[in-house]
Amino acid sequence: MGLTKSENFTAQQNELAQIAKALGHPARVAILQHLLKVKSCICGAIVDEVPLSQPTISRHLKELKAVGLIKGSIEGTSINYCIDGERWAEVQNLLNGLFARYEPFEEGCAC
Amino acid sequence: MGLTKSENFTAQQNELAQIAKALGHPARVAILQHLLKVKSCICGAIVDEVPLSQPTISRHLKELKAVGLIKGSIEGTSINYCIDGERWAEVQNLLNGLFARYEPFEEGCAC
DNA sequence: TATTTATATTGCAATATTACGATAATTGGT
DNA sequence: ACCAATTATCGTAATATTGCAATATAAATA
Repeated sequence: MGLTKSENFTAQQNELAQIAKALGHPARVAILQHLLKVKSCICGAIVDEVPLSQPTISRHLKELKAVGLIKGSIEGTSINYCIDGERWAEVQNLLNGLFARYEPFEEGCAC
Repeated sequence: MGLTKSENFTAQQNELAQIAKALGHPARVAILQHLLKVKSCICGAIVDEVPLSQPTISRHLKELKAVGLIKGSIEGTSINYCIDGERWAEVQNLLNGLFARYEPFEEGCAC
């Protein structure tokens, strides 16, 4: 089927999953890491950094934009990309909210 | 093509992506949240909690096991599932390592 | 207006994912 | 050995994702 039954889950579960999905490709991780490293808006030098074709990079950028992790603004004939700091913190909190909830239990575990 | 060119990326980028991918489905998020909530090994009551068929749940559990986030041990005719605490912390650090790297830059951003 | 540069979109092919019914495998109990 | 309970696997169908070539779009410049 390939069709996720998202209507069965909460909005939070769906959002978390959607964000994780966006992070779920090494090219998109690489793009984010690059944006973090250069610490500035970059004018589309991503194609030179990530070993994929320009159309493919463009697609990945679109997906990262769709979940709000990055934003881009037109700068002449090229485009400035950068991390969306506000959304970035939001997502960090969302993920941390999941991971911080874990507590080991005293009785031990057979697993 | 549908075939990720993972050979083009670093081991860390691929691992991060793989973990994120495992988190990238609401059913798997729901399963993890349930395991966090009950704070104990559960004997496969997941099928009653998550509105999907038993075979589908089984597949999702398999994927979560594959990236090490959960583990299961046979308990009679059923199976105990729980979060793998060690791996959980590891993944938390990996994700936080990505998100903590962000610093807003002074010059501002046209985006 | 034509040209160059940079990015997005389209179209297509191949692989991956999701879901479920049917069935198998495993264990415990009778 | 047989049966019930629980989980895993198989088979199949439908949709999603990935990647690139070709093309379109948009902006600056000659």
